[in-house]
Amino acid sequence: MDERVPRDFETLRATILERRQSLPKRIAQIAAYALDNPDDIAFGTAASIAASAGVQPSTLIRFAQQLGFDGFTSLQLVFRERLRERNSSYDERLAALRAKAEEGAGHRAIFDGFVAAASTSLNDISGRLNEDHFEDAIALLAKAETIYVLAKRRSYPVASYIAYALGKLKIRNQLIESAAGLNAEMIGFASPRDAVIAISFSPYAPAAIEEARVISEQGVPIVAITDSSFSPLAQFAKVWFEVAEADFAGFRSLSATMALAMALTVAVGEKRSDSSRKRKA
Amino acid sequence: MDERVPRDFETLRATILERRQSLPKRIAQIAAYALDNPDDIAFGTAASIAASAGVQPSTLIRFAQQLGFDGFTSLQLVFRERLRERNSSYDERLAALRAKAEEGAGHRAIFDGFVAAASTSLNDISGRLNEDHFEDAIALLAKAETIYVLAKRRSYPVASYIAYALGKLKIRNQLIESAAGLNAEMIGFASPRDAVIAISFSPYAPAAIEEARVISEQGVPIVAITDSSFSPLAQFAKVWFEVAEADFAGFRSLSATMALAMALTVAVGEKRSDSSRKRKA
DNA sequence: TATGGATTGGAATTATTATTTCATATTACC
DNA sequence: GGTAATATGAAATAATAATTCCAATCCATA
Repeated sequence: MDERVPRDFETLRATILERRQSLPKRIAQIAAYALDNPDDIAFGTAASIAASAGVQPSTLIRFAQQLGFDGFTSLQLVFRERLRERNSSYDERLAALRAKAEEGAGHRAIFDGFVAAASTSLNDISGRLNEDHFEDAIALLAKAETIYVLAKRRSYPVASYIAYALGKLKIRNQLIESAAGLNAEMIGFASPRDAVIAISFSPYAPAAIEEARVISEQGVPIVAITDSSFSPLAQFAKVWFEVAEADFAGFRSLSATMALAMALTVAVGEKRSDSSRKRKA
Repeated sequence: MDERVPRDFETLRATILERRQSLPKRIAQIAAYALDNPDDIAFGTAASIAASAGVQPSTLIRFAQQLGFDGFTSLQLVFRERLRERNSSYDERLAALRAKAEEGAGHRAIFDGFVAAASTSLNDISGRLNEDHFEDAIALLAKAETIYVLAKRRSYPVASYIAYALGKLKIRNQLIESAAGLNAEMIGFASPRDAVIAISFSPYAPAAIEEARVISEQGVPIVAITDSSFSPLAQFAKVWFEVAEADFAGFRSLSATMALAMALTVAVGEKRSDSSRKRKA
């Protein structure tokens, strides 16, 4: 008997999808129902599930048996396990995954780790965002003529996404990145009527800090996204946000920073279109 | 009888904590267990839970009755409902937030929306990742001499983070981005001993697709991250991943793509150091 | 320290639920 | 179109689990 019983939901899902074609009508019907309503399978009784799926309880059991389980009960365990997994707190999972990855537990653990790190970061920031700072930052950026976006190295992807989004929203912006070393000149054009979004995390890229210093001395207001109040960026900034990103395998997640950056960008876009509408009226 | 039965987990929890003092010893024991191990209550049988908590099944029922339920079964429903809520909530919340933001419900809603979109995407991908494809992609990339990273526009931030991480891991890589229009030359150097990570989502940037086509015709294997099997990228790729990112306010999250990209990168780094260690031994 | 009330343990009972069985229907193949 | 194999429905049965009940124990109070 080659019949290997799926022990986790993903394997089960894959097995079902694979055999989909070769299943008899009623069995296929319940297979579809199972993938669409996994929660119902986890909690329902054989009778209730069968009724919801429009089949007989016995069909449900045959379905389980075809998959190699010895009955509905063992099939149900897989669906229950799935719910447990999902709900176990992300922090715990992250710790476990880090340990797993340390001892070389395969590549899947690495993937799970990055997902968990991202989720943890998002969880964290959603409770932490200071709404007043957020409004201040939006106000400040909304009235800028040009928004300069400043970030190096690890933070650079965020800056490039901000620049992309600002462009889409038709907000004049300038990404300070030039590989050709023209940053000094670029910065020179910035005036107090402009504004800067600066992003930097420990270890702070010296170039980013230096450029932030210069630009703030020109009187250009800075909105900073950084990781602590001790950050050198914080002292140059008019408004700053503290974002704690979880890391995995030495690389920090960017998900919380990205979410904040996008929210800022879109909110600024919205505020601008609001006020231009008012001006016309 | 003022006895109002708690219908949701939070009320239940509050009720238990409130009465904690006045509960008899064994009942208090199971009350503590219930709050510490809510999942066990949701999934277990009266007998198994009682055993884990070190009491008799009858005590468990008395506990339920003291809280106003008519038996263990009705108490258990509350614990089960809690698990369901948790899982379904992100999609629903996202829909609600979208509606809120539509009707102009302030900037906080925009932020929440982006966080929810990111969380949804992560949730989704963590269940969907095809492990075989993942391993194939890692194997393919690990043996490449140079890894080319190809992405335009919205996907570009991901590419730049990959390039950053590959650099940190001392893996030779080349970001195909050149604003100076030297892409054709850059691509020309790629050989079948190299590999490409290509990222593109609908609407696919024509330049990205075209470059992927050219480079695959040179026999360079491509690992693609895209959004559906109909993606033009998929046809050029040796291995491809489907990532469904939720969007908010017209901007899609990058969190799932980022997590996958980072996992790929780190896994490749790990595989390389493994095999070089073997070679030395 | 005796007494009544509350609490608890453990087994008996009842209810619920999964599984099996068998008759019937459907399908695929000759 | 007939026949065997397969699939399905429905009810009977077996298993499992919740609940109840009663005796034993504990605890507070007089």
